[in-house]
Amino acid sequence: MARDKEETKARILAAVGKLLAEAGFKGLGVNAIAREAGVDKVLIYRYFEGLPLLLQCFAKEGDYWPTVDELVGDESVAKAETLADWMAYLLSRFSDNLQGRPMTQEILRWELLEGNALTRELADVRDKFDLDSLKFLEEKQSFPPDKDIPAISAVLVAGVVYLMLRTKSSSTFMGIDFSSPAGWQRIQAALDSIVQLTVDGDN
Amino acid sequence: MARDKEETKARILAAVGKLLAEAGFKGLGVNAIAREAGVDKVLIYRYFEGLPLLLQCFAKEGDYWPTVDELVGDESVAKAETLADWMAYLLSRFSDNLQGRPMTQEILRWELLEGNALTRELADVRDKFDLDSLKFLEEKQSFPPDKDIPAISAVLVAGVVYLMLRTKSSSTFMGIDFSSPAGWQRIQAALDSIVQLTVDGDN
DNA sequence: TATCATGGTCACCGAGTGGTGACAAGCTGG
DNA sequence: CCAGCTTGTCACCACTCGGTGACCATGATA
Repeated sequence: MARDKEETKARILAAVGKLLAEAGFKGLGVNAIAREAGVDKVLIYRYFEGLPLLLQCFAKEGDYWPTVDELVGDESVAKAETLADWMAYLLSRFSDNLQGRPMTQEILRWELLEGNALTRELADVRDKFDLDSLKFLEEKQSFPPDKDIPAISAVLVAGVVYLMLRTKSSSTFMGIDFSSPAGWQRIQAALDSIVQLTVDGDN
Repeated sequence: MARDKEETKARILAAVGKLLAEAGFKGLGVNAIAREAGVDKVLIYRYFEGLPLLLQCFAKEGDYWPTVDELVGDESVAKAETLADWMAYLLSRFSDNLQGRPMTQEILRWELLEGNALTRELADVRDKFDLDSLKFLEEKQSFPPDKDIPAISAVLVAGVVYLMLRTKSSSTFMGIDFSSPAGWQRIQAALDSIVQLTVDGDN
């Protein structure tokens, strides 16, 4: 072949990404990766010392999570004032962002059913993002002491993630049809009203 | 062996259940099932015509979802009055019920990443349960026209399910520790307040 | 030109998978 | 008693998996 170690390593890493995005983490093995990369699998062992370290290397390379800043974008555009406004805004942006990251979705699926060393590492990154988001919110407006904002956020984020993962394979949930944008708009509206009524209320 | 066809079939089905509950659907193959059942795998083909039909048969046999009635239990005990009360009550019972059904959790995981024929069939049953729950609620009190109760329910149920599945492997989410009951209590409280403020409010 | 590390190819191993054909053990009816 | 059916056992197939050792090809260096 090209006799270029770095390029070969890059091709292997790229193959991991492609397979992960297209076929999911199932069947993500040495053979499949080598086949996809057009490379002999022995090179995987030579350059990465096996699959676990290859995946770890892959995990460190890509950015599978947005930063909070990236999510918020231009703050002046957000025109959010209250804490509820900011939460709704963040949730909405988070949802949109996740929708455009098939690989991240795949990783989320992965985390859900494998206590892998890789997934644990990725989960740490994700956890930091979650906490950053909460910190960002609290800086905007300190949390009301009578409400458990982290718990509320956890439920809503979890809901968004589950719906996202689920509706990829089966398009209906609780009688809502997610094959058309209308379904997601209903969810979006529900999230908005939940956040507004739950976070902004004064009881 | 015992030379009893029905008993053998029962043992095979039982093995499926045991493997599914203990090891998950990964590695749920003909060989593993036969090994677990202490039966030659050829009998699986003879009696069930292969793995897909075996799983389908398994799916039809067990009750992996509670009925709404089962979930509600003795209605007089519930002392729920408003629609919000009923929703919170159902959510709470749903959460508890799901926690005690490892096999159902496994099926939920399965649905999440395999467009299997089996999972699709199971998903139908689940969908019917969801709709039944909504119908039950609507009979208690018709939905306020200005709120999308199904969408709100979808988000909350999805959140519960995701947290349930996720915290089996990694015990922390959004800074909340789910290894102790305290974490779940926070979620429970968050659900209650969300439902009360979102559903019962009058705007 | 001869040496030698580097990058790449190929053949192979053991184990495990889904799937099948041939055959033995046991019961039932004639 | 024997024929025939059912139930169960065993050996085998082709295939894929992760993993390894031996070898070839190239290019730089002495």
